[in-house]
Amino acid sequence: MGLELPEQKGGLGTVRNATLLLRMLSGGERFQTLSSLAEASGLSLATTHRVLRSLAQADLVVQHPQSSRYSLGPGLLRLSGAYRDRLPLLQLLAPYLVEVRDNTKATIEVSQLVQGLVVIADRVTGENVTRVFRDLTSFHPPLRSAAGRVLLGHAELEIWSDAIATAEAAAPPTAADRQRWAEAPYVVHLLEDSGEFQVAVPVRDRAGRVVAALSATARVPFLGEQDARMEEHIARQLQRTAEMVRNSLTDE
Amino acid sequence: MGLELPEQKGGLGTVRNATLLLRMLSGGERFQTLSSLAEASGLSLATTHRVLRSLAQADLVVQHPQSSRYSLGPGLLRLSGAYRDRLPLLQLLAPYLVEVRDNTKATIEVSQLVQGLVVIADRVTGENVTRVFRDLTSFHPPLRSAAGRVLLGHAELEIWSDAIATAEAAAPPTAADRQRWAEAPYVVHLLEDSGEFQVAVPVRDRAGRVVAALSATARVPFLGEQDARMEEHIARQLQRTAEMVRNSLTDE
DNA sequence: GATAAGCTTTCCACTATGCGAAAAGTAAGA
DNA sequence: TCTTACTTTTCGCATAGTGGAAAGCTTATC
Repeated sequence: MGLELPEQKGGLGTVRNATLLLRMLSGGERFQTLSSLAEASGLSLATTHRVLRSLAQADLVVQHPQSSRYSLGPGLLRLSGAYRDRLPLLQLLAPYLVEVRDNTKATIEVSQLVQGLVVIADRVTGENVTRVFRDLTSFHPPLRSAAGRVLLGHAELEIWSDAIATAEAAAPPTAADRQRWAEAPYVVHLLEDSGEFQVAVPVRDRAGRVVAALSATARVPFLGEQDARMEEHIARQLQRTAEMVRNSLTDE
Repeated sequence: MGLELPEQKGGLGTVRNATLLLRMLSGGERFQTLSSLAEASGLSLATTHRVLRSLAQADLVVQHPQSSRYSLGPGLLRLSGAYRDRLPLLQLLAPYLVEVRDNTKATIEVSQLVQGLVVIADRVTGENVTRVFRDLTSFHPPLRSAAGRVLLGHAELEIWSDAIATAEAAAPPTAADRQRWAEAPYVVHLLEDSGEFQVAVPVRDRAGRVVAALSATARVPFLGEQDARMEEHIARQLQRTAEMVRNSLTDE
């Protein structure tokens, strides 16, 4: 009886199996075999198969016709699209993002921390973006970007600790970093993949909580004094935008 | 025994309950009450509550702290982001979309048909997009756009019939429309909400199947001969891009 | 403070649903 | 064709999930 309580609090086991498999499919290769999913999840072959088949019927998972392997499915686009379309944060910010893009020529992103990852909820691609460096990715570890650092700096200590524990950084950030990111009006970071620099500011709601990061990503200009000027110019654009929506962002 | 087969083929009931509730949350208001979800789904209060609680633990659903109402959750962003990041269609098209945007000044979108709706999988916002008319929506009924018409025209008859049955159009499209959309090299449609026009072309894979629509949306220029010229110019850009990725799009 | 509305938790009986083990089926490669 | 690797199906069982009911809790409003 007492042993049942934790499991009751844990929710329905079948839903837990389903969400576990979805999470596993969201990491690793695009198509994964039934047997590898079963082994990694600890579920039996038959159970794994049943759950995947059920998810496939709802288009949250698809099965490759030839190889019979499984991957995430397009039904997720529809669900996440519905989520995005209803999010006041994005609705409020949307009209301004083009203007910021035009004023900065940079790619503008709205990011949130979801399960320890930075998820890009909206993006307006900037000018002068070359074909090679157009960033398509939808989420990344927080330490990889200025936006992630802003969000981490304002997150609860538990989330910070988790992120540090799972980070592959040779030099993990310190508590002083956290404080700095929390207090700085904006954060700048060089993106290793593209060599671009990113400026990020926190987006606060009416109660003062940081609910997102607003960032601008552009190519590195000439080295020199113009750097700091450009960064400040961009940061001011971002901050002004964040301020504009702040009073409209309630707890909802 | 024979009566059990359909239900076995139906997959796990609990997963079906969960995906049903997710689908219901993706329509209607952002936050919905437990009792209305229970009534509309036909599940009991207790069952509905248990499923929602389980989905909330996986961040696929969130509950409003004050009102206790439920809505879709940010975990969906992460899952759909993982889906998008692995989709060869988007990876192949991504480098070209900025160029098409720059050549046309229009907003470029990659769309797919998911459960009878047009879902926008990728978007590069164009120039001269005004604050008022920046389109944020992630999906819409197919008849509302040129991209939707392209996808409908190439879809199976069953999908076409479903779309016609659920359409609110005063004048539903005919079989001749379907044939026209299927055969035309490009489709043009005036978007009612924004008053913009959209040009869309099919994206085919190596086997010749239409797997997506590529579209450009811009403001209506002056009326006159320039219309057709502009439309053709845009369509050519789109077609060239679709051709570039075609041979790399296998069944996968 | 009282009330109303709605959610959350608890309990219980029931059963059908979900489980695992094993067999059968399928596709690809040698 | 045979073999291998993997998926899909079958079957018996027990437990996980269900519905119903009621009590308790929370929030908002008057």
